[in-house]
Amino acid sequence: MTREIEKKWQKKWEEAKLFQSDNNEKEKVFLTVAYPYPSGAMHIGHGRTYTVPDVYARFKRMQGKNVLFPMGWHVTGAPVIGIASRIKNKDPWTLELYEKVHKVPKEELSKLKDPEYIVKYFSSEYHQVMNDMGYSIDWRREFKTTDLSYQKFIQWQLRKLKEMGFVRKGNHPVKYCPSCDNPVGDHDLLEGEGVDVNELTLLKFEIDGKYLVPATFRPETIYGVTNLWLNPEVDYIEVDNNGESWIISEKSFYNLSNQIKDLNIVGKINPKEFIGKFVKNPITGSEHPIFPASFVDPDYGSGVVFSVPGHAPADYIALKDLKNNSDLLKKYNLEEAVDIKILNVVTLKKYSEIPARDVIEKLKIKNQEDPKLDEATNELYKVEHSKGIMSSHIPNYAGERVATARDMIKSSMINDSLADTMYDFAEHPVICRCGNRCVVKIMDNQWFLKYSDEDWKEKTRECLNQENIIPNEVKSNFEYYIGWLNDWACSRRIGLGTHLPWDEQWLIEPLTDSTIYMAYYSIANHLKKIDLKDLNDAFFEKIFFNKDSNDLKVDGEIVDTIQNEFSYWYPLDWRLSAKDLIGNHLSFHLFHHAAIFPKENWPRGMVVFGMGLLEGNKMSSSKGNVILLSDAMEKYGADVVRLFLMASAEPWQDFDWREKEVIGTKRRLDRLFEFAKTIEDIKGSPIDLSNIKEVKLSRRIDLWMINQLNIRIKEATDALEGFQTRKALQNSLFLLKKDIDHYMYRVKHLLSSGERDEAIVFVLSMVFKSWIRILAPFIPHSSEELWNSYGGDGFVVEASWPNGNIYFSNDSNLRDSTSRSIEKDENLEREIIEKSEEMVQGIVHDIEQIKKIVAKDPDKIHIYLADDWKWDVYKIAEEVGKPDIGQIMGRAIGQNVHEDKKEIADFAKKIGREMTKTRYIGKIDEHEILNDAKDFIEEEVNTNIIIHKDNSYDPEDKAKNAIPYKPAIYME
RNA sequence: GCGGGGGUGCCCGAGCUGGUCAAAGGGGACAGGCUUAGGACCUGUUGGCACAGGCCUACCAGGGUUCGAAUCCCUGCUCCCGCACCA
Repeated sequence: MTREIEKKWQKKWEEAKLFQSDNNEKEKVFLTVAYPYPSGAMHIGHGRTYTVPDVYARFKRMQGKNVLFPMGWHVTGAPVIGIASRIKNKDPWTLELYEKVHKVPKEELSKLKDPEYIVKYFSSEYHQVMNDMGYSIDWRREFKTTDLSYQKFIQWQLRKLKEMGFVRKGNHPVKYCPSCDNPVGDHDLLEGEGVDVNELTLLKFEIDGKYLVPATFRPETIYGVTNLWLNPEVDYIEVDNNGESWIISEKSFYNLSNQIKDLNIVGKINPKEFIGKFVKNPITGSEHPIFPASFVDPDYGSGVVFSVPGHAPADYIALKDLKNNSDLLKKYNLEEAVDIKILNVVTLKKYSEIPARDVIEKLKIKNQEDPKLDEATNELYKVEHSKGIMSSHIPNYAGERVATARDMIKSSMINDSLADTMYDFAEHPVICRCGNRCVVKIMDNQWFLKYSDEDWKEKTRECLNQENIIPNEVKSNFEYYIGWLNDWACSRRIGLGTHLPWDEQWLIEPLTDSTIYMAYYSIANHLKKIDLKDLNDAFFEKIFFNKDSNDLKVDGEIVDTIQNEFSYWYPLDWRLSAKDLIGNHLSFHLFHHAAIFPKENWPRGMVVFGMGLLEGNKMSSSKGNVILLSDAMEKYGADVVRLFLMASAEPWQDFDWREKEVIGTKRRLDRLFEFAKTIEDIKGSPIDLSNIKEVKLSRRIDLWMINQLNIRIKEATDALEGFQTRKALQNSLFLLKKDIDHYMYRVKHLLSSGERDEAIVFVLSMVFKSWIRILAPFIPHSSEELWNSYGGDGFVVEASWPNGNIYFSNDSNLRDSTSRSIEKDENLEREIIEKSEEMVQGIVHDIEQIKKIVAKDPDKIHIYLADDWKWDVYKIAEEVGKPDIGQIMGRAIGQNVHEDKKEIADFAKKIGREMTKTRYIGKIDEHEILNDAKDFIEEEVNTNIIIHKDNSYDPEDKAKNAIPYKPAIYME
């Protein structure tokens, strides 16, 4: 197999328009895979993602289905904007990434400074690579999410949702760069990647008509405040917050001013003047002194901290340090004030009244500078949050769980204007690529999709429940996410995309514009021919809901054609996507379908993918740890890459690209070609797959081979129905190959005669003809080449999928030849054929083993078969169903199967043990079976064998050892 | 923390509607064949002990259900993944 041959077939498929699917009278299968965001080159991880649907599509086509497998490009969103600007600014890391990892040619590289060009460049590269991989895509339906007709579709979708009341307006915090004047994503950051935005509560402590506003995660500890901390070495300011006077650190203003409208600086404040003064607790009304502390970070929160030494290890140790610092105490005249009582708020099992002290002592923390202080804080925070109970002396909240009390206290304080909310990064600093510090900005007038809406959630759950989810385990994941999803900010300031139709300053966010695009595929080819201005809401309502309207601009006949096409393909049968998208993309997909479409058009199934590893390590483009799909194909060819990706793991498992195993895969593929030559050698003339000469089969081993073929076909078919590509290949390639090897081994003594054995030629030809077809979805190019070379009819792509009933349901051949001993039941026939071969193999194996043990070559080998009464006992044992020897014996004696009770007892013991290891299928003609294979057995053990019908010659009394399916052996 | 999924032989990995499981398949290792040699390919071995087709120990650890458990139940230990404005 060469790339040229692969290209040859790709071209022929295209010319024959094999993958262009239109509605017709056939049963349809519509499957989509997440359309790619083309911001880089396609690597082997992507290869797996897109090969799975292709394999399934090809499989279903061979089963006679009309399959639609389309592809589009999800180019909306912000990442390419960042990439483009980095290329423009000649950011060395980005340039190297695109040159070395994505292998963009030099002359193209500089053009990538245009985000539109990036998506254009990579989507056409994707297109090319997908063709090279042999994907059976209907390219007439290709589109980009920035296409104007797609934008019309998305605007219709959003208007529809708004009409249904699923859209609202609100505020939302985002990572933001004040210098770029834009929200920033993780990929836009120099520092602080993955840092969370936390919500903090600002608590207002009054002093002289102004407020100190410490920020906290734990508003419930307001009951345990003993003092406030200010950093005397830091600049503080007074700001006016809509009439209220707040004192905050100067540095925190940078962040806070992005969150509070009209926050104005009034003037500077000297923190030293506040040390030693008292503030008023907004809840308890107590007076708390203000103490100096160097640990207070002016960048974090508001630069003011309140102190809860009972429950915050940092506060506890800071207070202790202060008490020991007589210079400082003297300087601020705090000797008296520092003598405060530590308060308890939360009760915890296994902890004292002052849990902060317990933790400090447990970890042996000496002072504020101790690095273990963070660990102490985290530990106590977690324990109190999950296990803590508000102590009995806390008014209103006594006995309440901390987690609950926290929310209650917070909202009640905010209600009473005693508190406010702010956001800050969990870690500092967060630096934009432009070099400036980022802040958390509250975007107002943001638009939300109300995923919190209970009715909507309920409908979505209903949608989920009627779907096939593969693998089934992730269904509970979906249930969780549907419950957990909150309102989603669906509009953006930056990126490529569609404008919100009713508020043009916003772009529709890319997770929102990719929820029902499968519906778009079904009509995409038609829309290309329609005038944009005619794509109004009336049009989409007609197409998707068959709703007539006077506003329809498109010609009625054309509309009907499109409408028919949509109703033919919808609902979507399968949606494939990666498992990290369950929480957003895939859940949104459910939400939107549930909201917009009637039940009969809800999606039918989802398949969720695992990740890709490269030699055991996580694949990552940005770290350069990838192999490009084009390179892999160059080296091994598309079929080998496909075969490896499909064989090494099931789609939902993580797969590992290991060079050594890829090479092994290549060898296996080569053997398929060698197999054809083997058949021709035996046949002595070329194979003609459309003209296989039928032969009546009488040897059991020939039937066995056909039976195995049937088994493998059935297993592979079942596996493919459930997207188990690995299991399918395990059967259709590896295990079938093993069976063929076994068969060849079994018949080799028949071939040595030099005379052509027509039965063998027939069996092998049948195997070959099926084999090519069941592998065709995986290795379409090789299969096509073989099919074509050996006289197959038409394209193998269009050949029928083998049904796994060869010679068993339609043909009388088998029954004629074996009717002497075999009942009519078809399954039984199969079982007997399998059992026969097992017996033959068992005999050979046992003889070999005994020979080894005895260490001498016998002249003759006698084989004795189980007496009829033993079969009777076996049958009784089977009826008893468990190795209850007493019962088996009792019944056997009761039925008087044999006169010698001692022998029955011995045998019952034996069969009790044996029956758990053997499959009982009733009495079979052992003599005939062994006779059929006599020449093989003799050749194998290199000794003459005598199969006895009666036991008249039995000098060493071995015949008694015979068990059904397991004859006794005597070596003479 | 919340939620989900795992722990199988040297490694990866099937099995997990209980018995045909010393446990598929691949990789590796070892031995043999082929070959001028290497590679490739083919065959065999790859838990221990037996030496008339057998026995013992084994599927994270401990306990339970059962005539019988890698498979079912409980407990513990441990690993991985997702948690939002990002595709």
